[in-house]
Amino acid sequence: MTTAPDPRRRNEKSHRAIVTAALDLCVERGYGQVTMEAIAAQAGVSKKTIYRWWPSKGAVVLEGIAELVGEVTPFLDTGDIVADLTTQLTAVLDHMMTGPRSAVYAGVIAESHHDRELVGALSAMVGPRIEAARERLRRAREQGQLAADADVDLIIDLLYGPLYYRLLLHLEPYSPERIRMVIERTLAVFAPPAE
Amino acid sequence: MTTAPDPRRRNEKSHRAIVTAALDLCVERGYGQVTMEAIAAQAGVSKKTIYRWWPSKGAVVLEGIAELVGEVTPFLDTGDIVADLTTQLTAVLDHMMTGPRSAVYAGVIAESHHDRELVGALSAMVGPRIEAARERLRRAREQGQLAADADVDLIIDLLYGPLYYRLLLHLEPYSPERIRMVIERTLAVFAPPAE
DNA sequence: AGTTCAACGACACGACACGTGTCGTGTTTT
DNA sequence: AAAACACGACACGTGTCGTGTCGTTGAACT
Repeated sequence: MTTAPDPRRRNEKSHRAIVTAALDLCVERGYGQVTMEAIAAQAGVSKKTIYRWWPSKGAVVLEGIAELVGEVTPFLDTGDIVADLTTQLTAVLDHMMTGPRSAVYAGVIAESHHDRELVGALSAMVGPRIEAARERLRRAREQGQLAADADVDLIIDLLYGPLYYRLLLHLEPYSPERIRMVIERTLAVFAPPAE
Repeated sequence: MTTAPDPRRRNEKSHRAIVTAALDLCVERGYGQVTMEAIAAQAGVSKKTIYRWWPSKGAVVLEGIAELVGEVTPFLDTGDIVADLTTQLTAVLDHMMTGPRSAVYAGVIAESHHDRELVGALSAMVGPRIEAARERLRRAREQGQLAADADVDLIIDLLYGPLYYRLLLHLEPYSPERIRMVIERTLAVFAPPAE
């Protein structure tokens, strides 16, 4: 039962340095090779300081990820569900599944299967985004852009599933054209009946 | 450059004990908490013996997984593509994504993002199965059960993507009814044009 | 402006798992 | 019968873990 530290007295400079160092090291040598010692060294910080504020390595990296995720475009509502999904999924693809950062994101998801605490943190991050997608799709359904009986959760699985599947099984990520095709094809199944 | 050991002289009893112990420990405490020391202890075997035959912890567990995977029904061809896909995907779901074993499989996929060797081993396991699915779908297309321009690879992504997505992101796995719905809906997109 | 007090960096510690090496024993091949 | 080799037991050095101690520093209250 270590008493909780006082957030007001937290050194923001160290805070930033730690998160940045963690992310940089992940990109540089891969998540699995990153150690707390290395993060502390690179950030010019004592290990003790890291453990004071985060429970595990995964938690540190997750905070970095959360910032990256924050850059992802929030769900738009231009009235055109296909266009909005394309915008969103393309952004997700660009920010999380392409380039060196993809390894970082994949690494955290991976680590969550070893680290019980990370499961919660990850869910807290992913959950609201799924909810946002659900929301947006429901609205589209109400506006008649999808069939009245369209299964919103199923649509989400069909759209996001392949993205994560390819990321986590080391398959080539989708190109922007391909992601458009997935959206187009998937939504076609749930299109409203032609009159 | 350690010289390769002679497989003919391998102690099959130890071999079995090691793989079994590795799998049991994975189920019991989760992949991340399993150590080579623990496997050796539980199997009643020297660490040296494990390292003689496997390069890493992941490789040991992977052999166990490969056995479990071997139990999965190979792709049938009854002439009905929907029925065959249902059989196959349900088997995959049952064997790999449900019950305590799911954590083992997820753990190995996870670890592959930390362990370069595991990527190859995993690909060697998954690759042929993807190829089999591709093969089967191509045949269905030739037989007119799918549209002539159906994108076989895309179909595979749409079918397997959601399964892995839910497994790896800690979401509830599909029920058999739900997996049937995925198949039905996905194939509907690529149905041959009505005449 | 002065006092207080917790966060900080530096450093040391024991515990544990890693991968390797050595050695004597027992079994299998030749 | 002899040689070759896998085996279990055990020890080693290394690296990382998470924690503990201690003196210093700097922000928050009086």
